[in-house]
Amino acid sequence: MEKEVRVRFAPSPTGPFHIGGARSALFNYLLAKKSKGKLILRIEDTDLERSSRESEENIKAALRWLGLDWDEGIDVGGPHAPYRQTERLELYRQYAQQLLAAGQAYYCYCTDEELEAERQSLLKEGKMPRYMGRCRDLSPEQQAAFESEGRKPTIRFRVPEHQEIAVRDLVRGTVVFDSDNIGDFVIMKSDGLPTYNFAVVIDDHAMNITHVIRAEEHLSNTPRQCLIYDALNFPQPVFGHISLILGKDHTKMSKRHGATSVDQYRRLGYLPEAIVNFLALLGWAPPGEQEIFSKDELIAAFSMDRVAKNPAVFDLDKLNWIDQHYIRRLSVEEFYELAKPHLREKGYITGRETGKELEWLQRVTATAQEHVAYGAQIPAAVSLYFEDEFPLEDEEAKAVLCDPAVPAVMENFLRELAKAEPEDAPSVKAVFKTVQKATGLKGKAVFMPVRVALTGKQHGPELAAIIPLLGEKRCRKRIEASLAKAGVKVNF
RNA sequence: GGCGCUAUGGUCAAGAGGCUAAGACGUCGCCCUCUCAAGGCGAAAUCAUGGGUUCGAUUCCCAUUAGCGCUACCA
Repeated sequence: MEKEVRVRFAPSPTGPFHIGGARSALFNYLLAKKSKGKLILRIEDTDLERSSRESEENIKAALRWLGLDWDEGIDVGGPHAPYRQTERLELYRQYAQQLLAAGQAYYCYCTDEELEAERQSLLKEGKMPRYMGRCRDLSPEQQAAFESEGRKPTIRFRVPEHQEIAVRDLVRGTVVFDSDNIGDFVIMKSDGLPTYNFAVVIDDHAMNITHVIRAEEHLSNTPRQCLIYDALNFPQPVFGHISLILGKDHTKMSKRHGATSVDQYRRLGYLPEAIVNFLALLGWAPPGEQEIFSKDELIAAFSMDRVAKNPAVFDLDKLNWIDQHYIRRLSVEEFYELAKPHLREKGYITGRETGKELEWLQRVTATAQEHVAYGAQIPAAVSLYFEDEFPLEDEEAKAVLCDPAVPAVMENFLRELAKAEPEDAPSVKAVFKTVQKATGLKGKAVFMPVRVALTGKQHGPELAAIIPLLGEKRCRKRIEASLAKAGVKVNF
């Protein structure tokens, strides 16, 4: 029987959930689903200083929002619980003791100052700063002496000399390291908590992880982990180190590149399907030319051997394009739900509208659906329906209203408008036809003044769409006000 | 500094010894159109450099360069 594929996503809850983390989670998710395996969510919270429950909640909320659910782990439980590293300390201690007993690890009593001094002197000699093994062969008497000074030891792993360490990597092939470049590293901190490199091995083994798919920044740490697998006689999983996501300036994505956390994109009104689609295409290429993928299509098409080795720059333009695509697929109601928080923030709505009012709001927002890339752009796209007071955009706009034909256009337009009270685009067009006939003017000479008078701007959505939504009354008021602003006198 | 990873248009990228070097985003142009978008059509734009290997290299090897990562009692 084929061994079940078991992958994990193991974030540290130390801040906002980064878009890069989301991609790691996504690739793990896709691999799990593709191979009908399991995805485990484990929380690596051994850094007490930086970890927080709030951040853990953030991660879970973001994963759920993206639709990346997990089979075992935090919240959902499973046969290998608990899934939070700070709740598994006994396990790490046992294995640390085992290594200690076997002489594969030892207590180190060096202080920060001593280590720093060693580092500096090595640096001065032009050598690589690494732990030189000062406490490697301490006698029991020496240990006792340090203990009586009140020093709290760490436990270091005894790195074997002259050993070649080969990491089997699904995306990079086999990468070889030399153990001589690795100093004896800490596996248990003086506060009794394990370090990342230690805990990750213990847990991945305990949880029967078969594939470790994670960001490339961990590749250089992997030989350390391999050493621990070997020392403990654990079989090694297959690794897959996916490249980093870079900002526009080709450095690692950070705050100054704009939004970097999943939550920021959620708040900006991006759709989770779009983020997933975009992230999948960042560092993975489908065999064909398809760009838009539903989650099921991604699962069907995904494979690790089409994961790119090179880092990818986060392209906001493309995300916007993809998001726009998904936005267009929304129903009127769904799109209105997306718009709601943004409209409320602008003070355009209370969010509690019902009946006719709600219907009108839905029609208004629907006009923006083809034109926005994400939710936060909606208010600007519909502001003209909410703001009756507006300035004339510029001198050019004003000039449009000062054309000698304008009074006649407006008189005719308002008369026909009152007569027809158009409810839809065709009837508005009929109104314009009549006005054109009556004034003997071409389309543009009629449309432009009306547009400027109605919105203050020379650009905007189709007038045939705007006018029925504004209604005859508001149209009249706006036209009168705009003409006054331009200093044009008309007697209606 | 050491070790490691990476290198095709502005960006995501296909390619896996011989191709007019796909496709997408973006950009530009044209069409549509009251305008702006959207949409349709089209265009410009790429194999980092230097050595090998080979009849032939974007593709394989080696150097250089550049970017990134690791080198923590962070993950």
